[in-house]
Amino acid sequence: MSPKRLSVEPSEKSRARRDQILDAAFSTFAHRGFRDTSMDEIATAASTSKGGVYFHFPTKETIFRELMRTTADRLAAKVDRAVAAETEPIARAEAGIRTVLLTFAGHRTTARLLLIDAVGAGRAFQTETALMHARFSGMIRVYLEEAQAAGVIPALDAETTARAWFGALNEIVSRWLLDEKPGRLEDSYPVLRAVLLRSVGVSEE
Amino acid sequence: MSPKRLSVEPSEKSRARRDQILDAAFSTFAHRGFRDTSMDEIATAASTSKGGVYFHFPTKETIFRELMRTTADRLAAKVDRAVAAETEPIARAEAGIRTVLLTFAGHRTTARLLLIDAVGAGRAFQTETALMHARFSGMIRVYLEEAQAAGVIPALDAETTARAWFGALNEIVSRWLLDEKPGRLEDSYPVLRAVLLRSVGVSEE
DNA sequence: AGGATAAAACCGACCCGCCGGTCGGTTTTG
DNA sequence: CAAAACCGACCGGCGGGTCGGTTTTATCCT
Repeated sequence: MSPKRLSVEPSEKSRARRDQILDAAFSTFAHRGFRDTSMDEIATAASTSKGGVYFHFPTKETIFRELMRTTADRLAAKVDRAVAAETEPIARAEAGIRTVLLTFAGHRTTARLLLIDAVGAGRAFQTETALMHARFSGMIRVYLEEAQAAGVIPALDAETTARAWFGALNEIVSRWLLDEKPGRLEDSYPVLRAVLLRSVGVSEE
Repeated sequence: MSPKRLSVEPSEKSRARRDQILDAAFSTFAHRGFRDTSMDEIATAASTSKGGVYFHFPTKETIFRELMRTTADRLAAKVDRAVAAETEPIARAEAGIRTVLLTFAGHRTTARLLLIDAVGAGRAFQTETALMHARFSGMIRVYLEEAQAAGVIPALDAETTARAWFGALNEIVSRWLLDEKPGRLEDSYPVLRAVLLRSVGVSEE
């Protein structure tokens, strides 16, 4: 179990510090936005110094990019898992929507980072933001095409429809995020599900 | 027709300059975003100096707010007019969607300012952005409720549905805005219309 | 064990470009 | 000639990033 000595692997402790910084950056970004967060703030939140932060990360952008990537990855994986647990096409689509909504409902910071900060971070990130949106609506598109192939929904422009679904979901969550005294996001699920399913020709069960 | 002399009205010329600055700010904000636009840039684009700009506007935020307001007002009025021209509930909803899409298609800068920059401008504007979204989805909600009252669509949560519609529209336009070599936005109209109408139980004509 | 030593990790004062906003002065206008 | 409009040098704070130095950790030698 003893680690190899000669390699330059980041030594347990260093990794821990790195994660500590990442965590601090995550919550700071989510609370104050990318541009309004200073490196000093991140350093303080991570109980270290600016120099310490710059030892682990070359730039502020790098940190944000890594955060976006891993956060999106985690969510995508979670959705994929939830969808894989279902076999019936419509149930799969439902599982996807439900998982996103429930995850965001339980992790406001995640939602803020992905849906608000990513957009507000400036032109420098618009490519990755676009890619992220494309990624998620791409997932939806696949589910829709499956359902089409299975014949449970009629032929339609899956690409545009997927974007519309993603946009609808995005807006519902974003409004909830910015609401002063938000209700429970989960409560929107039944309505949203009904609207989205109807939009592809699936009426109430 | 000769103007009153004693009043402190802004004298033709001054108003022109003011508009000139507003125009310059509008296009600069739309091209580079609120935070990445400096007052010097605006001044230069308006063929004047920073001091000149500050003679007409107290702060940078003020300019942006006014731009957001008037732009949103113009669009809302245009939509209202288009909707008023129709009598049949479903045709009214269609007119609303079509107008927004066509307007944005013809004025990318308008779309950018309202849908991208407003969000990217930072926490300071999130209230007004939220208000703007609420305004437009509120309009949609009214149309939906009319249709409901007329009995052409079933009872449903108009508020949430309206948000979903707005989100879908928003996403479609936003993707188009950020696309490198975008197609024609108008082409998305038929699909989007079908999706949205189906989502409230109205099947193809 | 207990130096010796070098690399890793960390610190925070400092640098510097940027930019919103100011202000004293000049030009234009009515 | 006074008020309105305009100019642009300047101020001040902020914040990303740097850098010389200090502390901590891992490794090797005796």
